[in-house]
Amino acid sequence: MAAQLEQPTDISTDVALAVSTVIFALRIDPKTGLTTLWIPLVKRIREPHEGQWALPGGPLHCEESLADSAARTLKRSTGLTPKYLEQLYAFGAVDRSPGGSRVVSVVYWALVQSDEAERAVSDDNVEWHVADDLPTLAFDHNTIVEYALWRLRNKMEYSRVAHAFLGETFTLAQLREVYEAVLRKPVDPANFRRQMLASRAIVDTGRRLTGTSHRPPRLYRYNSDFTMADQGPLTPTRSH
Amino acid sequence: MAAQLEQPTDISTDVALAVSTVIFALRIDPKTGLTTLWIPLVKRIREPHEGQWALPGGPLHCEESLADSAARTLKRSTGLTPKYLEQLYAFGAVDRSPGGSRVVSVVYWALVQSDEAERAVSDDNVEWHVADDLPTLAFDHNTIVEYALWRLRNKMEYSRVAHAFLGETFTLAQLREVYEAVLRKPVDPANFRRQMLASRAIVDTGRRLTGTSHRPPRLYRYNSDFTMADQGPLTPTRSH
DNA sequence: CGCCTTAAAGTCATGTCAACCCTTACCCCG
DNA sequence: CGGGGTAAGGGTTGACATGACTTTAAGGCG
Repeated sequence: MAAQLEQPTDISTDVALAVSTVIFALRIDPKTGLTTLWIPLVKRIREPHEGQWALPGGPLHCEESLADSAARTLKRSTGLTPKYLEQLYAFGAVDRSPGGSRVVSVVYWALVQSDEAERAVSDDNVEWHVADDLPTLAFDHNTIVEYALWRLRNKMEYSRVAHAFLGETFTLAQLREVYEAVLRKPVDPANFRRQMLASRAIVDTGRRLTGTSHRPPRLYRYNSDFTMADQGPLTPTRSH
Repeated sequence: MAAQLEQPTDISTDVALAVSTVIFALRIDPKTGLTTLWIPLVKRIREPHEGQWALPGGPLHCEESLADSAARTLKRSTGLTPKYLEQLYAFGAVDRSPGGSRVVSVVYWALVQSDEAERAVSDDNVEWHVADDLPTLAFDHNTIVEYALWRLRNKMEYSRVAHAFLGETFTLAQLREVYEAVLRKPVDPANFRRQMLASRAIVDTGRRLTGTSHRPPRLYRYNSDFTMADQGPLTPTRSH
């Protein structure tokens, strides 16, 4: 027999089976000398895991897509509006939520800009934490964070994820700082410049950042007609 | 307020919201001169999309994990037992299933060996199709296939996915054939050998494949203490 | 035994990339 | 107004990866 694929008739929710979206939001703080990754956590105000910290999350509504749900939930619980949102993974172990209820969580991964982060959290139940040094979280959220960080660090080089952390325009030094925070190691400025320009991911605006106590760096912006897709492992850079 | 994260109380399935798993299974056929990728499709026997071809799939049961559900569903609808199973993506657009029902599908991506494939399909409603040339499928399954193939081809080089297609031991020529089928282009045997051996992903068994009409090739097997994780962009190959 | 086929190993040119040099530009401060 | 500090931004080198090609090994078969 063929599959009874996606037919609501025979899946009449015999037991509670819920779908929720969970958001792993990232922010970079350029203030502290060592740039580090920060993520917002929410304190649970009811069972299960009352009082423990958890990633922002909430139930999926019927009239919204997964991505919409993630954006809405993040906004509601932390006030943040992500600039970048991407699906990470669906977690669906049977026992990941205690108490016999079954929850499948689709985890999204969001990036927010530093300035945005300032005006967001105003609640005692929301707090920023350093991504690499978290307390024990509710549910399987520690596992989720671990996986998210691993993916982030592996994906860095062939995506423009880093750009989402910054504003419309930025200097190469700022962009490089983001890379260094994510990769947790210094990056050579000269080589970094070459790579970024060669990849055509960014474009010179012609303007410069003034007001510094040194030579004013150029301001760049994202290349609008540049998608991650043509950034495969084989970049045919036949530029001449 | 903090998120009402994953609490079954306030998500009491107001409207039908179901979770299903969908499997994109792949097989390589070494018979035909040009090795090609084949995937099993299932003909739908009821609405919606009755009579159309679709990827194998079915509702998630409450007492099974997502991966278990995918494996079980594939087995039930096609008879196949995958050697490799990995989550691909969760599809959750509001209108992806017609008729007002809301279905979130977690798509898994499975690889099966050629010999296994033989004894599987025995049903008129199950058929193997060439992955790059499919009919119009039910739901958004064409989109799913497109995405799956894109991911497969991009992931090839830094994962051992290809190995799953083959048996316990294999020759380099066999392994290369798999790569060529996936990448759709010829691969230089000599360079391929060098890469594979340098990556330490495979190990020489010491034995050779006899019975050929030419020089007997060495038999290799997977390197058990080799995970994709240490294959990151920074491979510290300080071997001396 | 010679011929065919394919495996397996070696050679060489080219490209890529990190590490490190350097010069240049600009602001600040005296 | 001129010197010093700082970072931009470009150049060079050497290690290493990669691609194209050549050479040798090993077996089957007529």
